[in-house]
Amino acid sequence: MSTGPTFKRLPRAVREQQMLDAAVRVFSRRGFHAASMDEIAEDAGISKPMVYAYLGTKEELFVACLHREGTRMMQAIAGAAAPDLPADERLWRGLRAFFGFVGAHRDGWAVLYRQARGEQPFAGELATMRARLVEVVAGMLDHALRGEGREVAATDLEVVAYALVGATESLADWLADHPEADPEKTATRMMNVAWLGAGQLLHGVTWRPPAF
Amino acid sequence: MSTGPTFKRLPRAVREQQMLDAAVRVFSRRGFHAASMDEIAEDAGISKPMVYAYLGTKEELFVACLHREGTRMMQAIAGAAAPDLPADERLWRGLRAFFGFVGAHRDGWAVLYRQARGEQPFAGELATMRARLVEVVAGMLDHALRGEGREVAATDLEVVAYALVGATESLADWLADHPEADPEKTATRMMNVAWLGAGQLLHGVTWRPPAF
DNA sequence: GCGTAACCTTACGCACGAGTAGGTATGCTC
DNA sequence: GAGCATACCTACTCGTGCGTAAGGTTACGC
Repeated sequence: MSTGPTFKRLPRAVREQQMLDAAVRVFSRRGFHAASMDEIAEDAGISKPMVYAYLGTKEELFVACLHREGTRMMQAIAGAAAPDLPADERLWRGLRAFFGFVGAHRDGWAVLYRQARGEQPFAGELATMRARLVEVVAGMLDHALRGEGREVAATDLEVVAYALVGATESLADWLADHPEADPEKTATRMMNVAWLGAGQLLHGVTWRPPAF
Repeated sequence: MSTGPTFKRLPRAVREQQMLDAAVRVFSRRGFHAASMDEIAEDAGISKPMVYAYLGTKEELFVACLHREGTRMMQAIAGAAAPDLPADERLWRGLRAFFGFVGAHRDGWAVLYRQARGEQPFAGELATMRARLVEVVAGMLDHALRGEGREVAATDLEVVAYALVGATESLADWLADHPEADPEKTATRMMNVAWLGAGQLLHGVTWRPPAF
């Protein structure tokens, strides 16, 4: 056979990656429940029992996708936002890396966040990742605040960080739905909202509800 | 039968509300797929065919829940944020109404947002509601900007509004997960982030990426 | 008191898709 | 080139849960 049409035997590690690629594609376009293992297998160019043999049940497969995509994303962010930079520089680089990642892996983002958020077994998994991110952002805020000689209750920091992360995720959704949009520009916009808002808080400016 | 224990025949309108109540409860604690029509029927104290007769298929039932809860929420917000108030007052009242609503209907919120976001058939429905909200927020920003004699591209406004709405939803999630948290205080925190950040933008202060 | 229309039930059909049993081919080692 | 492990397949089982057919029962008009 002259050009051996590639659908020969492959080592396990390679097939596993192909399967994960297919799974991410299918999960993101169908949703967890509507996706069938048959379709994933077909998309990966393999038969169903192989998927079970390598990646386990449907839930385990989904978690595997979640982990791979999540780890890639975290690495992209961590690699960009070195901890010894000043706060605004760090935030900016982190945001840019994040939106760059989402822009480049729109379907990965879809499977990672939109699906996992609602489904009971995965919501916890996701919450853990988000919590790590919130922790980092809160740490940055705290660091910057102490640099200004100010101090704020941990809960307040956490909630503000939570809002910032939420806004960022929301813009990521927006980005995923607008293929023509520019990740870099989106990051700049987010930076504006985050840094100016947070910056005011850092300088002790706060808004208070009107007395009555 | 001395005290006829209430589980007699009831007019359609009443039963429909009972069913919707039950559906919201079950959907929110199980998720859309894991929820079974049998369980919803049982929870409503009725048999399954009645649910089908009144509210239609499972998807239609879910959409009905979505609509009822969504409408209630929109009315709560619209009723609080009168359009003739100044922008910050309006934003504050809207936020307070929103977080108050979420605090009072934590399971309704769960069914409304967390579930619908991921599931393909409902994501569109939800996106429509969110779009309306974004439109309103963007309108407020635009109004305030023009009051300052400034003008900003529609896309920029939309994206900022999107971020604000995302941050708010995120805090609502946080609130739903923290039963001891105070809606009013959460609203204040959100107002801080939103108003101070947006306020800066209104005054023409922007952040720019470092040149290199 | 009797029809009729709405309310409500039990009991089932049926499709779909997760997961598996058991068998075949291929390459690698000695 | 015998043996063995690993890659890979076709073809099934079987539970689950949506949606329904066909039949009871209560209220209300006349």
